Amino acid sequence: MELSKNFDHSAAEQKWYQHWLDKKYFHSEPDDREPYTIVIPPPNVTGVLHMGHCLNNTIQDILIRRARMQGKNACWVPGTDHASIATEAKVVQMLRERGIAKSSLSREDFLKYAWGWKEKYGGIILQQLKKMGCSLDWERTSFTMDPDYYQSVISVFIDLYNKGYIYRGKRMINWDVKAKTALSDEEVIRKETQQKLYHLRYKLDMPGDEYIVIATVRPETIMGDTAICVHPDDERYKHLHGKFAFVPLIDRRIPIITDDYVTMEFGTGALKVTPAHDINDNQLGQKHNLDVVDIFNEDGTLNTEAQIYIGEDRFEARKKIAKELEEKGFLLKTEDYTSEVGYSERTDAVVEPRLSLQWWVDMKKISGPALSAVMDDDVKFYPSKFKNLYRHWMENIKDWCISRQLWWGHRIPAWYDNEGRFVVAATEQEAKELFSSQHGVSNAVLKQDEDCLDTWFSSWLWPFEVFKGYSNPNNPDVNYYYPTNTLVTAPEIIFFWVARMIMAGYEYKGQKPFSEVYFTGIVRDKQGRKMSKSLGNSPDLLEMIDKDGADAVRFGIMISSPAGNDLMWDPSGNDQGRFFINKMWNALKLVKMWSLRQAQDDSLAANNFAVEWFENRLNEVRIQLDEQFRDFRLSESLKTLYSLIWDDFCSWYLEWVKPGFEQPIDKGVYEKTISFFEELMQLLHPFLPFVTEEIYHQLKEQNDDLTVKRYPAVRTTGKTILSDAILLKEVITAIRDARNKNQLKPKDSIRLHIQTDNTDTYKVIESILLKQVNAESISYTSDSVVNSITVVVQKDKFFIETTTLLDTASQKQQLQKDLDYLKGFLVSVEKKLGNERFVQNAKPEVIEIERKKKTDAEEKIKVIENSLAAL
RNA sequence: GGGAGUUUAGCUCAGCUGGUUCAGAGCAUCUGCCUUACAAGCAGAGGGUCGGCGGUUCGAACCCGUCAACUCCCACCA
Repeated sequence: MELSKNFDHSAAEQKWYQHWLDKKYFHSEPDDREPYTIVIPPPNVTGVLHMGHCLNNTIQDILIRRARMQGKNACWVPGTDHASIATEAKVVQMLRERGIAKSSLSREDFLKYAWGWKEKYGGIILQQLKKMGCSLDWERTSFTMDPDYYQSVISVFIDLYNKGYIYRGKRMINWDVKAKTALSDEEVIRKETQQKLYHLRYKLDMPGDEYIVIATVRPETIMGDTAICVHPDDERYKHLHGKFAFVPLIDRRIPIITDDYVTMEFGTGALKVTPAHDINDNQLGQKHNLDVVDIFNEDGTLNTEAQIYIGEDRFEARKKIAKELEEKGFLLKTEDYTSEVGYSERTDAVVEPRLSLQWWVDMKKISGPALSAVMDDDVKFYPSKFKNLYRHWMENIKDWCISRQLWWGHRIPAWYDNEGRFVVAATEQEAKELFSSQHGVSNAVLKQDEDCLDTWFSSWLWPFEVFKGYSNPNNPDVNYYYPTNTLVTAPEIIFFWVARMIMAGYEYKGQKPFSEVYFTGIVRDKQGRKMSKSLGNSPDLLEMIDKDGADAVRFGIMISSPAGNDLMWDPSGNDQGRFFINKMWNALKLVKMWSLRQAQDDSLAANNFAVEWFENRLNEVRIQLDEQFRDFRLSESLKTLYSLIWDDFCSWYLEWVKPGFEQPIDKGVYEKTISFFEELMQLLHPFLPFVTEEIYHQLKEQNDDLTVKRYPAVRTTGKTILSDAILLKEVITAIRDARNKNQLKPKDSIRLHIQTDNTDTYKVIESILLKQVNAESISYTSDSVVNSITVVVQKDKFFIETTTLLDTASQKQQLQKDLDYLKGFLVSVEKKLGNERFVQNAKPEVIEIERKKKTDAEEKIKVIENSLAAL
């Protein structure tokens, strides 16, 4: 069958992915092989593939495919996360577009819509991963709200509650006024924001017309003020200690208190205290026993407590109240002021600190083993710089707010009676029984908590619950696959997810969830901006795969992906990938041409050197790849393979063994070449799975597939042949360069005379050399050859004899340049060796190297000087 | 405010234990080639004060100090 001119990526992708699936190559069952397990960081069910996923999953696929080809039992578990806030927001929006308000629906009806939505769109991202070639075990696909998974989340909640690690408490939380839910600290993004600092006069409750001036960025919260606070040592305000002032516009009488929390230098040194709407003020309020006046509704509008501007949005109210304060003479001045303001990660609404009753996990109770595991490298971080970050967070860990005022998610298993008493139980029946035993009320009317759990409260169980390690403890799967091997994830979620998985792993399995964590970089565009939907700088991955092929896209992202650093993604990487694929395809065409001809004899003799060299070179690279993989230097591995295939195999090896035009090739060389090509495809397969599988099958009739072909054992490498090959390449390049500089056309034939002590080596590589520099003959000489071009490589001299006219001037120039360089070099080496302290202190082998450098340089100088004299 | 990281060729980055001719690779640039696998290619070439300064050392891109620029994370200054 005739080979197509180019590699047809679309056909190959479809054909091979289906074939791999049909053969169940990606499916794993426990057996007696060593397992290698990765659990995917579950993307949001609402998600579509973006560049971050592309990077992340390509890396995982490379690791899992390599492990599979190393003969390990590789298992990569796919799945999705229910992503409570993000998904609920999408469903609410979808309903709104259909003219349905969430508030008009019952919880059950809303969840029906949500599940319907999930069924329809939830699998999209997994399908997209298939397009990328990801070798996931699809039979193991998990979802954080699968029935068993759901039950496990609930049980974990109950268990932690019973251990006293979960409590319910009224605290200041981060409130998202758009989503109308609490947020954990990690879900708040702080951004520098331009603000105004308003200086307001509060009239003092004293005879006369005295005022105290406070500074605030939130004039709309003055109706919630219950005190003014100054520093106890502040001389300006000493006379006001224990006095009272009136809140402007509403005339509430509030005390002036003192606390060293206040910074005297900031603003006016006087602070309005609003315990309901500021975390610090709240603490002050508790300390000083202040009233709490909450003036906001849950959507961020003002409520009746505010007395004025009722029903107005907080920012509208700010504008209006500022105006009114100004008109009534309370506003002394405003200053521009920049500070960090918290925004909701999901809705981008300005987060409102709000006092509310929420569920919390007491993190100090479970963080201990997780901290030491990472510090002791039991869980190893790559790159290790993230250890510090992790330690700092873990040592200062705060309690985790886990309740969310949402319907989509795991509903909190707490049950309340009318008086607000509650029990924690999985079902209503169990709750009733518990309630009767705890509160002595039988058959109480109980109502379940309306709220759901934070998404991460389910995904922190992921590494074992995908194997049903909690719902069905000690089942064969979890015993075999857990702890998993490698987690590949973005550093952004080190606290959200990685840290908590480690905690859950120790708490519920008594073991770490994974041995290594590889943090990928953040994908940025050429201008260094993070790729994001809102910026619109993230390319459409599927479109790219369609156009360039999955292999090219994988190449593009991996070639620019140093371990642990952010990567500037550039679409030209895809081009490089395409060119590379094309190169391999052409190499395939070349060897296929050979196969069409009848092989004549089976001696390897003529090409013995090339074959033996490449065998050793391959082996050398294999060892190198092992080292690179050990440190997750994957982009380096890809570069190594790129250069091995393009330079060593295509540019050198194939040229060396290539028969003359319409000449047959030795059978032995042909077979060796095919097997080298196969091995190259095998090494490259984890990176570019489709094209390598296709070429593997095109090379010859195969009974197996590359995807599951085991790597051969690493052999020992011959050093001599490797250095001989380096010499040969150097000689070829030098002679070609000389030809170029002397304007010899490629077709102009030359006669080559070699002057060397090392004739034996040259005899071996002679035939290759002859062919590669287009020489009609090679001979050995002990004298200079007149009227020739002289080239010096290492200690050997090459005289190029030609019928064309020679430009001796440029030759002289070139030789002179080399000579100058060498002389300079020699001086530096001699200086070094002349330095007594160097000779005394340096290691003997280093001194030996320097001595050799010196004699080599001297010899070479002599050779060049002779050549110059001969010209 | 605290912490981490980065700075090497025009661009993106390697350079692992201080010592091979160590100043590298890819891309881009330049020169010459439509050579019978490949012009998406082949054969070559040029290009850098390793952010600045100081120190340690026989020897520094690498270790130490310091300054500068950029990036990220954490933290309650209204």
